[in-house]
Amino acid sequence: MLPKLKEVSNRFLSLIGPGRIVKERYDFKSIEQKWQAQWETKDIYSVPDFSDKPKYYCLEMFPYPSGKLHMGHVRNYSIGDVVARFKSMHGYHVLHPMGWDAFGLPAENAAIKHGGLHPAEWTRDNIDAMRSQLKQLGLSYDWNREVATCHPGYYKWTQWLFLELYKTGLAYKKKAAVNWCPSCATVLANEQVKEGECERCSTVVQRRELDQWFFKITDYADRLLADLKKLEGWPEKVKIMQENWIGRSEGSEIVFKAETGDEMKVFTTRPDTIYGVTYMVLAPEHPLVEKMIQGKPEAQQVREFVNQVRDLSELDRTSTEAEKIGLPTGAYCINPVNGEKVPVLVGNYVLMEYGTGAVMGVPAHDQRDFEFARKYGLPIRVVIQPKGQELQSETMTEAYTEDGLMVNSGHFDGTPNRQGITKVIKYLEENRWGSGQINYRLRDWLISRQRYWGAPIPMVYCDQCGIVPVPEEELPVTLPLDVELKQVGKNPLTECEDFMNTTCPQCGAKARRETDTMDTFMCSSWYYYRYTSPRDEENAWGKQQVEHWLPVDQYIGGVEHAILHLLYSRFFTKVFYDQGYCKNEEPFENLLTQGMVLKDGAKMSKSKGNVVSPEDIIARYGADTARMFILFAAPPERDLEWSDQGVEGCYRFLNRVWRLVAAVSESLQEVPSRPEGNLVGVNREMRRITHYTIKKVTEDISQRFNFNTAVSAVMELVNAMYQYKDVPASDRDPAVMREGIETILVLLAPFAPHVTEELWEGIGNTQSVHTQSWPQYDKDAIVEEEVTIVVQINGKVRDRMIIPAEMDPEAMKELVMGQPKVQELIEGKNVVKVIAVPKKLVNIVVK
RNA sequence: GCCGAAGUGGCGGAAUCGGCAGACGCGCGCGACUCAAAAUCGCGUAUCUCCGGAUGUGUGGGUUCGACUCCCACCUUCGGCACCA
Repeated sequence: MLPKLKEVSNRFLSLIGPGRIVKERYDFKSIEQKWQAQWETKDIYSVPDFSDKPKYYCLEMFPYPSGKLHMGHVRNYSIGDVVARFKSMHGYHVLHPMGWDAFGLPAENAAIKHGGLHPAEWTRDNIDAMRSQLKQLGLSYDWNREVATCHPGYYKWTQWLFLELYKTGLAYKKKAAVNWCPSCATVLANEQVKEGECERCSTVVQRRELDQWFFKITDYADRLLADLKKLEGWPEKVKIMQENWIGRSEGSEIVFKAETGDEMKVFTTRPDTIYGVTYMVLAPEHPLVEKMIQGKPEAQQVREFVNQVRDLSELDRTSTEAEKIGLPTGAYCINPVNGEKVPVLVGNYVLMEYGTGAVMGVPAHDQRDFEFARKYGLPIRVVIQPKGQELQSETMTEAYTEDGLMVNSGHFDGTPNRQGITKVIKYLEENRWGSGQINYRLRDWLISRQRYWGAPIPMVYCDQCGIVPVPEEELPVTLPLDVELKQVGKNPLTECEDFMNTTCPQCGAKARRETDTMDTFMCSSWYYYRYTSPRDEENAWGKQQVEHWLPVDQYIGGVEHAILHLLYSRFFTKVFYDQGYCKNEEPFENLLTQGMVLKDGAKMSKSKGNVVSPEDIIARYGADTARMFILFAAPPERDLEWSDQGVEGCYRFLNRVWRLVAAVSESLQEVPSRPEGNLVGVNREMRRITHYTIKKVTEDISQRFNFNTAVSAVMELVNAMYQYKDVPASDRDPAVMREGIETILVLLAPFAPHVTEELWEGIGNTQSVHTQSWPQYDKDAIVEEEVTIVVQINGKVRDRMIIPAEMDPEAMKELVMGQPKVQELIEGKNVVKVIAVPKKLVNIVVK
């Protein structure tokens, strides 16, 4: 068979001169392979620790090595890559690293399910597979800085950080009712429970009393909240979510004396309603409950109720729908401000974890208390009266929660309740009955996990010395690899004698190791510090390196980490700051939360069968097309609807660029890329479009991350170049042509790194397109001499005119009013006003 | 229930500071090239129309010479939180 004509011509063209003239066909596969190999050999993306250039730390959330890249990753990393390349073309010293959040349940579950493959091997294989997929995307990572959290050289420092927190009293062990996921066979932090279900497997979470390790993130609640204000580069949405999660509320703590003589503390945001208290409710787990009911006829009933509630899942327990049930304990306590005896109840809706686990009941001014009081026939007393109204407790249909004047409140009567809040607090403090208090919804971070594939908690239990930290020089506490994973719910560390048995670092006696491992969120809360000195064996990170690079200038990732990872990382950074390990108080200066990648309006998932694999797309169209599409289809923070036809369109566009360059490449050799002298006509217009595009793309990327409009601007430039190419050669300026072509390639380089590099070489350049400086637009070139303005009458477009761009408003009015067509349109009408906006419009208001 | 975001052609989206609504791309239609098809290139493409225009950015009001953009009320969708005292 004869070779096809195209193949012949390709072969012929490529003989003319290596890298000098562009082949006819866009062969993405060989181009991408060629350049990936070259970039790797020349190590062009490796970054020294220090430089004279200004630094820029561009970071994307590192992935869990599941084994396969999904479109969400492609989106995340394509965005990051554009930012990193854009910044480095602007002369920044850019740190752009990648690594692996490599500890976690899937590895362990895979080992149990399929048998044979150890989590370490499974993880390693997955990392290898994903690394090669990332490389196929042509991302500009410095792979010399790669980290994996499951590597002993990394988790040594995770353990070291645990010890640091332990030293400062921020890591502690306590017995508490915790969230237990029966399917994952481990406890979970509050942040990992969504609507009462395990966020990873959606199993209903149970409550268990367990002795566990916590980090005192609550100590930092106020700073985590206050410093949100400093994060101007964060989306408002994420800041609000964190604010709500921290849940600060101001109020006061008030002590009620129980008849047993015990002090019962309550937290309230409404101390101004203290005189309206008609009962008290304790959480079923409240330590005073048992004492209250001693010897009371209610005792048996209350105990049964307490046991019932304790057995409920977190979901049932905290559901808003659940009926509010209260039981009298038979005991009473005294309201300190008026000496009144009020009954003490036990209620299922009172949570031991929030405030003091006791609530004062003010039914007249709290809707929930109101309903509760009506249900159980408890008295209602109005202590806040609205202006111009007289509330009667008997006739009220709902609680009055608005402002008013205090009544039935002793010497506070007549005080506006807002002022009353501070006055009552002062009064309580003077009498030592209570004090102003701030409460947070945020709870301490539970970091113990009853699973194998994680960083061991570096603690030892000694019968003599109690809990003893492993000395720093003995780190890492190595996770033993010779274990057998048989079933979920059995942590093999608890059966691994070699691991468990040790000696006490303090007294040398036989001792046991902690067998729980750390929450993987702990590993991922500091990895961006490690990137700055990834192979440092003496320290978690080099102080100089961290002071040079941190904070991260741009962080990019999914919004699903709005609370979890981002809050934990902020907490860690504040601890590091306090310990003098870094100078930044916040880890991430700017945050971009990218939207999801959808198909048919839904998140891609195996169960829905709507998954599009990046591998397939790369194989069919190449990485450049995949990247182009994902950046072009939607602005980054919005959800993106996958479209096969849209991908096709981007592929067509790159082909169009290819053909354009191929068609003119020969004529561009040895032509300067800066036109000389004064341009006129098509040449001036072509150059205007080129420079306008530079301006537009630069602003779209740097000011708003709108890659979609940046790409569309380049598309318009390409369209204009196609027109220009067909102008008779005698009227064309080859330098304008070359400048246009080079501009297209340079502006597109961060988006489609391979094809631009190939074409850049093809038009005779010897240096990589990726080491070029970002072009600057010429202010004079973008000036338009003439503009089309709109002529409006009463705001409706009636005509268009071409006028000199610099015409001032008065001249515009005069010109427009003098037009016969305008005169005709306004004939017989009264001109009230004429508005002229330079370069835009003239609006004539008539009656 | 509370907090937040979003609603624009057949579709993804654009309009950045209150000034031509629908850039760019997809899809569709027409034409050129071709024996033909694909690819490519070019043109057209919001709706209605009595061909003068009229209407149109979720709905209803308002501010303004002028509103996708600002204000008020509401509807829908999505996301977060949800007995937090």
